[in-house]
Amino acid sequence: MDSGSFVRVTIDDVARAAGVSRQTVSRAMNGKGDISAATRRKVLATIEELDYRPSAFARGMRTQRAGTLALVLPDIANPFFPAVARGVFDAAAARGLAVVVHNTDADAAAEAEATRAIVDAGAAGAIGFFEALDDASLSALGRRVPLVVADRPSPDDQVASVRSDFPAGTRAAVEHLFAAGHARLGMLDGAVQNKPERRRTFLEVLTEHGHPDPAGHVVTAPPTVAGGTAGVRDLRARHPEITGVFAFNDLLAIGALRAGEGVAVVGYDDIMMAALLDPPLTTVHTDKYELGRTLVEVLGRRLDGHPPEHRVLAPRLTVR
Amino acid sequence: MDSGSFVRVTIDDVARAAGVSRQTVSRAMNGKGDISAATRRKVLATIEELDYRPSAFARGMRTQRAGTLALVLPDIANPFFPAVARGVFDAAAARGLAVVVHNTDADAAAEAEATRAIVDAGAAGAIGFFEALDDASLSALGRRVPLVVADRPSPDDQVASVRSDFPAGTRAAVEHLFAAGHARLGMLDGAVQNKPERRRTFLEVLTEHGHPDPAGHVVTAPPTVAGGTAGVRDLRARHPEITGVFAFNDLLAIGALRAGEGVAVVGYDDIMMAALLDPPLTTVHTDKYELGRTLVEVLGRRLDGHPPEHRVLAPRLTVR
DNA sequence: ATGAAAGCGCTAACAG
DNA sequence: CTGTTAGCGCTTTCAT
Repeated sequence: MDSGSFVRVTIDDVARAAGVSRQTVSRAMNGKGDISAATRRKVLATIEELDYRPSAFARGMRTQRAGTLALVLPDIANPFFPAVARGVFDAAAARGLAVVVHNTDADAAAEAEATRAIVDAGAAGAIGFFEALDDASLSALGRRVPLVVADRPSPDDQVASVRSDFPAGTRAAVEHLFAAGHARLGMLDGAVQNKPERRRTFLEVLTEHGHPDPAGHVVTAPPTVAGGTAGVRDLRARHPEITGVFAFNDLLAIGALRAGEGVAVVGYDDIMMAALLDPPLTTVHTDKYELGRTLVEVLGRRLDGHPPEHRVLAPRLTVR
Repeated sequence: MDSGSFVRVTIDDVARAAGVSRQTVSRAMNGKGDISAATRRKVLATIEELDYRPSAFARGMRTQRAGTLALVLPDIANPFFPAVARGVFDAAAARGLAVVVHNTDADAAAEAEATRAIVDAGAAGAIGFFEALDDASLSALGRRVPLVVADRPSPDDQVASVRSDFPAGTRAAVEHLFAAGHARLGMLDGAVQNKPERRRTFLEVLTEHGHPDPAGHVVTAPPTVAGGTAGVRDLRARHPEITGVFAFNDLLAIGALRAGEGVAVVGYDDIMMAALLDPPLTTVHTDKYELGRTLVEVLGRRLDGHPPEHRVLAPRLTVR
């Protein structure tokens, strides 16, 4: 068996073998329309027997929709995203959806190209970490495909969203530094687009504590280890009195720690590495797997005909 | 523009607008068959003008092949794979292929299901880190879809392969430990299938050095940080004289380091974390991005009609 | 060099 | 409850 060239088993073969029309076969396998239980059983048995697999192309041609979910993200090699992706994969598999990944480097042109590819492929739905694309384009995508945006406001009332509560996470981190006795703080902000919440909340909390010149205590750097090292030195050069630093993400935090400035650092994300460093990193934990899982859940409910939802996941400070 | 419900631009619309038949449009956009340069130019201009995008479904229905590449891997959250995946994504995008990721947890049933999904989807090609699937099934997949296996021997003369030279990497690591004065070594082997080379080479090198009871100095543990901690304690309980440990991968190595046994440890893979630990981890570096890129390159040559190739990438010991 | 005809495998709409 | 009819949009013959 399974030798030589392959001949496809079609819905007509099943219909013939089961002694019914192909429409009945279609109904039996898709569970649509009314069929007698006996007929359905017989058809399903025949499908099994012939090892029939419906053609995704033919089906897509009729329905204009593939059994595919698109996942748009900036960089799978950035330690934040693999955990999210895992949650997406697991939840998608549970719904029988395959996942097409589009890596964009947070580049506007790449994100736009991804939206084009998603529409062309007739994806059943899309989940996206869009960092550079404008709301209008996102909205346009949402009109063509059920869409859930991650960690970004929905561009209109048709697009669902799931986000982590950055203000809450940031507030917990900064208050923790104050509570630990650090009276003068700095922040390493990530040089990324569309992520203003952490910086904004940092400034707010500093103002509440009567900290002098909050805005002057923020430096922006690429969200990498090297960026963190350079950034913290810059910060301390300008404000030697700083003893506590809040970083936009863990990579920046790790870089800051490695700079040898002796300051206390709190990171954001809780990537795997954070717990394994010596000393380990205190950071704001976001449940990345849960984020991925929730994104698919929200998309799934949309596919099932429910209106767009907007979920907010609560981060939690992990003191190490 | 772009408001209201969407009407698809078809090949017939282009044909009509350009004043040619639809075959001519097909020929112009696919570069197949003979067309006068003037006609082609005109058709291409019309395509541009109408923003025509061929239907992937209709095309797939005729050709039984999608513009999609399947990537099968055990766990995207395992730090080894995101870097490989990035290489795959970049190289695939350069060839205009979308990537569908199948996460298997190295489970035989999941790997088999992935092969089914790949065939059903009519993927243009497949790249796989198959850990549990038998050669016969792999061979069957290779008969249906151009296939490249990663870090595993090709099951037959139709399946291409790309692998890292594990024996060379292992030898470098173990010789390094001996050269550093460690006369008694242990190994933390990963409890995974189909990856015997590292253990085998470890045993070989110990034998060459006249080390007593090589096989007795290997313990097997889950390839995780926790596995490494437990494994190294087990190793030292049985052989307190061990001062150097070779680990199947970096996660095991990190776990071994954290056990506080004070032994020298060499890891394998050089995941991002390895360089950031304090002290940093000496490990066998494999270029994961390059592996991903090469997998696509080898697949691409296969798609272009070349015979299956077998590439071996050289790892290199990174002393830290 | 171009066009006409045929059909890939499926499901929505309509009969019965 | 089940069958018939009619395409979805494209590429592959085969003519011309």
